[in-house]
Amino acid sequence: MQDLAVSDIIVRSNDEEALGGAARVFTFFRDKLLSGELKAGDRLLAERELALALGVSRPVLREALRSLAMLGLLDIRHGRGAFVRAADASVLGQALTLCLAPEPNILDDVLQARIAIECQAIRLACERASERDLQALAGMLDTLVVSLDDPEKGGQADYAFHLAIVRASGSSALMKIYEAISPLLMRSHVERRRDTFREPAITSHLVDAHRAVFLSLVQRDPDAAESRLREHFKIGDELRRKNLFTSYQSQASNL
Amino acid sequence: MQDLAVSDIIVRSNDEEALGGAARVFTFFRDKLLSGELKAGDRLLAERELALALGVSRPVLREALRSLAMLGLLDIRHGRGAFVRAADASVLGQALTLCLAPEPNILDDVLQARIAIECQAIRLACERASERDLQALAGMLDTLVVSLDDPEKGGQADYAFHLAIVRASGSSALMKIYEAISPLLMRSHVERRRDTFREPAITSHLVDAHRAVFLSLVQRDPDAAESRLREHFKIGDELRRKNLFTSYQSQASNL
DNA sequence: GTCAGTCCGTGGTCTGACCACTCTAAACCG
DNA sequence: CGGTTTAGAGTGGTCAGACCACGGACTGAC
Repeated sequence: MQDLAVSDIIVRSNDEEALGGAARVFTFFRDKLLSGELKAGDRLLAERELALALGVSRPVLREALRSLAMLGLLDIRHGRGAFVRAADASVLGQALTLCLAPEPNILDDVLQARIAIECQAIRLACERASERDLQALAGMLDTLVVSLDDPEKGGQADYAFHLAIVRASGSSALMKIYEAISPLLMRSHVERRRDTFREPAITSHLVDAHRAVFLSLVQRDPDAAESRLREHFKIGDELRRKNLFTSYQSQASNL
Repeated sequence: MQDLAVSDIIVRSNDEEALGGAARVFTFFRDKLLSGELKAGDRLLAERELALALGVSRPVLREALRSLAMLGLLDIRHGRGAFVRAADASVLGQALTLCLAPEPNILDDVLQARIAIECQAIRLACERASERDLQALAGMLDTLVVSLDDPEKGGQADYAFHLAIVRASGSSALMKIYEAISPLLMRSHVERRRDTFREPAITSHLVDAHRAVFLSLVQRDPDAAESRLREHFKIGDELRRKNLFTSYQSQASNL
């Protein structure tokens, strides 16, 4: 072991003591991130310098930096350096996926979370939505109508519309959580769309329901908006079940 | 609790290519976790053996394992080994905190998320709550009443009651998200309680509101339950603001 | 002025060694 | 024989130094 600077010893003893080296460095940077002392875009010192400054070896420092990178907090680029990254909901989504992995019925469950977020979001949106938000929603409604016959585009337009509602709520917490659960929803969303886009009952409901929700939002009526949104989810669910049933039936008759 | 066989590992040579070594090992284990091939309590091979089996050096392997440990997926214990850990919502909470750190008004924002989750949860609970769930809630209601004059216990009882509602929804996704945001709420919750527990208007509202919510739940009336819950949040918020106002007023008169 | 090649700073990886902790089982003592 | 102590093996924790691979900047030639 090389010479140990006295200052290093003092700093260490005042720090958390029970934590391992890597964990100590990890929390060190995490706290800098939380306190805003490190902002997105900042560049960290070189690994060799950091290791020296923090009084740990390079492998230990790397374990900490790698952990931060895996959490999406750092962007480490070969030959360039380590950069602080803007907070990203994708990590949240991954964490949620990991947490929910062992549970059964996740899909239906996550759908419940989606309904929860959206219903609260639209209430807030009724209070807070700006003219621009409403115009954006109107545009998405149009996109949704013209892309009814394309499962891919239609699904995206549908998602964009609902996402815009959450955005119009002006609540970043709702937004982040919604983004976090979105990837889990996506998988089934497009599939369902592909199964149902030829059913007139479903496509007509789709347009009517979204339009009704939008109108309530324009009228800034939270109760109406929420109940129409709930209606939309409920009917959509029923139609999908019905469609699933008939498709199974036709499969059975083909045997 | 069983060791991971080396044969389980060898297969992966044509895997993802662009990823760095540590990232590759990381996703390797993450996928094993997601697929259920690795369950909570399983013990990993020793680092030296794993490194050999995966074809990477020990430092690289350690970067990956440390990352998994930081995510709460692994429990690495000095002198004993690395064990797979049960999914934990605390990581979700940390990730959320990190994501929301740069945002202003997080507290109010997270409260909106809380309302969202609970309102949906109580609707589901009206459908799904078991007799046991209801009895548990009844018990918590009693605890809440008898601990009105203790900010600490009262706050805990309050939280326990609301958590029990979410649990009664039977949705693990709602539950996880609720647990994730709870720590962010806790901070303000106890403080508020300390400021307001001597106000008769507030404490009486507290009991009435919780009881009303509970009764609607017993009657399995989703609309009533949700609206009473919203009422509870709304009035609680107003009372706190009012109390905050008068306390500022009295401070001013003391100057 | 543009392009190419070189050089330097950076992260990426490896090796081999040693330390610290935990458990176990053998050795020891009563 | 039974309980205690101790030595060993196996594990993670840390370290130092070296080398490779990538990216950008500088410099030289054209």
